Amino acid sequence: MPQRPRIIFHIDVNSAFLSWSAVKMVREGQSDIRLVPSVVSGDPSDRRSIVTAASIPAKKMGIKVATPVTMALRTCPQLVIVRGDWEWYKQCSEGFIAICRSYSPVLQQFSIDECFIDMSLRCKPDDAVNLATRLKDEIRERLGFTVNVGVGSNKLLAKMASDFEKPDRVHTLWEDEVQEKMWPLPVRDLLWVGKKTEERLVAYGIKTIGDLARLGTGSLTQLVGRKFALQLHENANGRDDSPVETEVAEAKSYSAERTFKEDLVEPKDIDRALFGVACIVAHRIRRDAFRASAVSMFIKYMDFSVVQKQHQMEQPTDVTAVILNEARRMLDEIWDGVTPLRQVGVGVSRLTHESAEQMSLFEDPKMDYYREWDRQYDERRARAEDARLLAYERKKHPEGQ
DNA sequence: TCTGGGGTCCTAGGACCC
DNA sequence: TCTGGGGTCCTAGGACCC
Repeated sequence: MPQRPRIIFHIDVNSAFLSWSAVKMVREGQSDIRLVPSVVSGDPSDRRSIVTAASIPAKKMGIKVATPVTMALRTCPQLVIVRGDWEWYKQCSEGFIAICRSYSPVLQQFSIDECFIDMSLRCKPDDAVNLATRLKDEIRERLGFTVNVGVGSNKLLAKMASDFEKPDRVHTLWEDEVQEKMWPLPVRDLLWVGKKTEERLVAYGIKTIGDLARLGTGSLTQLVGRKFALQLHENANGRDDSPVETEVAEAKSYSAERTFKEDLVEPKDIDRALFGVACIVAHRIRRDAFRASAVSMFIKYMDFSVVQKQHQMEQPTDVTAVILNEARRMLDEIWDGVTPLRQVGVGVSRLTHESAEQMSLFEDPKMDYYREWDRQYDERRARAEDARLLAYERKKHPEGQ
């Protein structure tokens, strides 16, 4: 019996945050920011804000995601800047995922604005483009924003295809189209080839994905290591047998970081930031019923170099004070106390769902106090969250009670 | 112009054990 | 006393993704 061909769609929202803000603004009677140079970003008066999403006209002027807003404004003084609206983005994301899921339940959400669906049991290769077009049009008509759909025989090809010409397009990249459509592209366009790998490959004379595909894995191993070399070689040849994962993987780590408006050197300012990020991380693991056995601490200097330290604890914890104390201790070890810092961060990993912490014979007598403090903190946050959601809903349905 | 925040995975070296 | 190889764990750092 011949094997059924795999048919995978990759659906990618065009300039997601920007499109989503545009939909909302258009509904409120404002002009469509998708048609002019515009970006979504953090506070534009903060010189460290960067572009989170850019409209196609903005991209045409050379404004890319992650460029500093100050720089984008220099490139384009009439640039329209809007602030992000996470509640709204979450709703848009859920709406588009739900429509995709109605085409196939074998769905893997890849990020807030991208997903894969396995259509192998839902259509034949000949109908794939029609179905993909219907999906794209349905999202546009019902939700007001456009997507690209990439159609291919595996996830890699579908994802590469969705990145072809934008917006509002369907592209195919079947295995027999790899040479024609993928090999001429610059090697940087291949998934997993970032800036550093590109530099290494280009220095070796590998400029296109085709060059990479034809290179033996031996030489490639010299350049990028064995495991990565094998993967790149497969991918450059259009091969990828990874399945569409429908299970949502549990988090393996949590972290929070804070970049200062100006580099800081004053220990009490830095400690305040450290306290803030430790609260956030600890709150998140409690919210998700985790305990962490490892705490990590990282700092970033003015030159962007990062130093980090990690420590395994004897017992898993979700107590803010314990995490904060570990972080403070490690900060003392890695920071000289005089070099200005750009950023501090705290992370936790080695997560378990252990319900009860084993009581240590030598448990800190203050532990009950710490836990009570956390409980009150979580309660305050939950109240603040509820109030925010309520205000949001009221704004959405002002005629409501 | 001067670069956010939140993740995952891989590698390499050292410690330690058999 | 010196030598080896393999396995595992831990840590630091670096690459990539959105």
